[in-house]
Amino acid sequence: MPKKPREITAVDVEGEPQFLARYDATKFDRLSVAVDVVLVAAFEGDLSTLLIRRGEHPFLGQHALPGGFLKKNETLEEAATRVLRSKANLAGVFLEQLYTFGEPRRDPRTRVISVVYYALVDEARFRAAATGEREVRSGRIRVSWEGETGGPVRVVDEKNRTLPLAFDHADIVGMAVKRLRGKLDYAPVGFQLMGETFTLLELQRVHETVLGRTLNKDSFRRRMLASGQLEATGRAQSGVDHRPAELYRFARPSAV
Amino acid sequence: MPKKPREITAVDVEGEPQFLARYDATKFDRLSVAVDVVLVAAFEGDLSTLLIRRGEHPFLGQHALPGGFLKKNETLEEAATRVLRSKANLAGVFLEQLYTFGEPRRDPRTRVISVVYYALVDEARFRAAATGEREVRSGRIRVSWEGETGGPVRVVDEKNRTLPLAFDHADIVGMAVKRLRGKLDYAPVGFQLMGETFTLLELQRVHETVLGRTLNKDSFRRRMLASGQLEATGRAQSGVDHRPAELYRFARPSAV
DNA sequence: GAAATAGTGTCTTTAAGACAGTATGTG
DNA sequence: CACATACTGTCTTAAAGACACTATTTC
Repeated sequence: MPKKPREITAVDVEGEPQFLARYDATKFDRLSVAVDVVLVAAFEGDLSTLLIRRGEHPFLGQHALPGGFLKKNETLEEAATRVLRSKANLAGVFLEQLYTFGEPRRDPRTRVISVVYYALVDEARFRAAATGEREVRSGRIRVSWEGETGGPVRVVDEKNRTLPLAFDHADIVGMAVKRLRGKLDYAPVGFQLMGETFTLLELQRVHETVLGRTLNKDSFRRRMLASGQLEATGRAQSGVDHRPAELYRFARPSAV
Repeated sequence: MPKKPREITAVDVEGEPQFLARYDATKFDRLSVAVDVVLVAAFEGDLSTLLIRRGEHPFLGQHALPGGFLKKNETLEEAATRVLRSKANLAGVFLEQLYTFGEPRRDPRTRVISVVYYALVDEARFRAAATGEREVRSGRIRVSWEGETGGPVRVVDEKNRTLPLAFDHADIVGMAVKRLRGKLDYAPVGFQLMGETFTLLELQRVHETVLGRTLNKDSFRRRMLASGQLEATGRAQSGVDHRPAELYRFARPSAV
């Protein structure tokens, strides 16, 4: 359905500064924009994520991802950083945009668009974050699908009881797992889940936890060493009752 | 910074329906949310995208991606579909969310969050879409980086003149190219860029256009045939001055 | 039959998996 | 010295690249 050519109006001969001064931002629908964060760690064979027990309606008493409403003058990433700092007391962690969720009825209060980020931390930082406030807790992610199929996931507490998730947050965590699995193959994302130094077997266990399947030790070893992303520290494990393994660290390619 | 346990207030004993009835949506900042679409096709060795010449401030006369503001009761994907239909007269095309852009100053009018989708079509549908309205035109994408590095791209017209892009749309198109390159390896996304039937060499040329590099013919052929995503039609090309190639179609795995 | 691309067969190269065997810590 | 895991070397298998050769159409 082709439109007629626009007619020349007063607006066309007006300059851009004049136009902007006249602009009325209320002429289109305005909505609430939230930024939520899926904070993920991998340890003890499980992926874990940080949840906040809701003290308010809606979904009172259920668990939700840490999040907050976007403020007028902050970027999306700044909002995600602010959420991590205020809800999990974390700073300087790997953070990347995941997806934007916008079903009209996903929040029963009002229309809320949620831009979701995911963040990756090692076990120590995750545990420190999860033991802060009373409402904050750690949930273990149970994935019922394989590979990069995708779909919602279940989250359980330390006694394996299902934690009901508020809003569409089960879908969101599921998408974070899917993304993480997909990235692991070609991006050095696994290192974000490790502490400062680690052995090759520890790195392999984390990869296996993320992927939800076992990996071949020989080829994992070869692949990692050939990738050039690992740097031997020259130091070795201690306190293990077998031959100690060499400790490696992530070789940063100069930039962060 | 641990918080004190919440005190029991009137809100806690109130039921969820009562809470929702009392809820005041204006207590957080509300913003404009736009949905933009990067419509991509691959032909004549170039990736092309659909642009709209802006007839209004800001960026009057420059070119922008087709887009529109999200309406109160439509999903993000519905908005993208609406944009494609109204600006490009297209329906039923492959559509997927790309990324959400939210720099505070990306739109000089007011704070606008843009949820961007990308859509893939074959040459015929693209050309039909690009010759509709006068303001609509096709731009050829010039990528100056390799692989999945990413970054903004340049877009030129049919006479190879640079088309200046409005807002942060050069970054957005760049991200669409990056995503497309990444997906090509493991998702049957290349078929979206083909017509109903096609030869293996035509498919290879499209892959090469997307990736920006040449591919090995033998191994491309083997890989495609082994993937199980191709279905021989039994028919062959006609009107070519050499041995005609077999025509294939995309084998749908039952569902769309 | 010349030109041009389609399609086949096979050799080489490279990466992954399998597995045997040696190395080196702790108890 | 027993045990457990680290690490090394080599064989097999599968996929990708290279390349020679045959097939089939139009002009």
